[in-house]
Amino acid sequence: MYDLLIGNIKELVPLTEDESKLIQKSFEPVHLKKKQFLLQSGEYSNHMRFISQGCVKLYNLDELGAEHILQFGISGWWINDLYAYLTQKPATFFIQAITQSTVLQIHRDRLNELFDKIHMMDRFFRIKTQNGYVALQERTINNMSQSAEQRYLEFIERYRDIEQQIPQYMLASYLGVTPEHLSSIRKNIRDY
Amino acid sequence: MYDLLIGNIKELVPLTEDESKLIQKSFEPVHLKKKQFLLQSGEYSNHMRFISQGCVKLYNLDELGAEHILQFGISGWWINDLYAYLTQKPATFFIQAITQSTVLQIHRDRLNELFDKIHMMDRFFRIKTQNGYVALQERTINNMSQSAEQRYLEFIERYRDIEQQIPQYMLASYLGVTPEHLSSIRKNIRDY
DNA sequence: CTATTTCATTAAGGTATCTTAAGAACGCTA
DNA sequence: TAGCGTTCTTAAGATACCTTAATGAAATAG
Repeated sequence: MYDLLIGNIKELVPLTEDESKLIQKSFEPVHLKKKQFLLQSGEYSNHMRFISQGCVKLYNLDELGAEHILQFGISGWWINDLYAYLTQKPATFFIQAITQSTVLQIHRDRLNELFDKIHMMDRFFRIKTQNGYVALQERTINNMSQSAEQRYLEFIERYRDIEQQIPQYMLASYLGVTPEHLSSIRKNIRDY
Repeated sequence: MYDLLIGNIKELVPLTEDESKLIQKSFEPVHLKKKQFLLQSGEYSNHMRFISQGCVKLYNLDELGAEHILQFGISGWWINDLYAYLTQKPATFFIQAITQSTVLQIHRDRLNELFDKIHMMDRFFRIKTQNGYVALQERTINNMSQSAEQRYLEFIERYRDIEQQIPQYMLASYLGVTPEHLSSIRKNIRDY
């Protein structure tokens, strides 16, 4: 269970055997049933979270109560309400399991200890966040310059593994369209 | 000129006098006239860039040649085609001065040297990128859940200093609407 | 195995935003 | 100060996407 985590870190930075063990000891596993919450709006997000197994969603609710999915997370991804984590303010997002999932999480205090003890942990999260930033930038550009149909086609090509774990209306929410509209987009594609 | 840069870093992490000097020596100033390019699509982005004075825009062109502004940068902000910088692939974005500007830039090789010499530089860019990520996430959510009018109102409230340095059609591009539509939004607001 | 909930589809009418085109205001520069 | 490029506005018609509502299919619970 921890191999995926340590492997994920070692992909980007070198770690000694001792460091790996120290990191491993700092994370605790959390098991989630389908639809169970890892974080709810209003709660404090005191952990960084790595998805070991399963599929979760990060979303918020607007004034009208409509759900907007900001991110999906599957095995090997990090997920959090980063703003709430960093500022220690109440979360504005929900993190909920879409399928039964296992998450490895580390408390902020433990992680900050790691940052001080292991220079490479600062670097790992720097690089990881940079990569996340770049991906989000690309999504922003795509949202600005592409039609819903183009965004849909790009998503299913790029994230086929995610598409297969989630219902279609959640994908619609992520893409920023109504389920009805996504359905009609798919119909158009079928009809060439 | 360098005070703003060093101050910007020291806001987030501590630096010794020696470290500050080393950092300062690693950056070089670039002066830009209005409309001059700091980076063009197809070029390599080998520098991290800090805006010391003025106002610049980061944008790309879609297949139809339409311009989409991803980010503005003013005095005290960092700006880059981060994907191109990190992957060392040709840039897909342009960075262009909106007003006469001064930029302090550091070559990737120098910056990587700093990362190895100064642990706090890794931390600084980790935190900086985390903050940028959070801001971009919020923008993404806003784009998904708010009308163009709401996004406009939020922008001018939050970034009054930027709004005053840029023409309205660039703000329209940033907000993801046509200049005509932004104009009509402003008219509606005027008429209450 | 049936009942119930969840999810996907279809269609009609409505709204936000775009496209195109034209003209007006502004600010440089000759 | 005249002229020219840049920016902003207005308006009409087009389009993408939404809302609502109803139906059917699939998954899940009892």
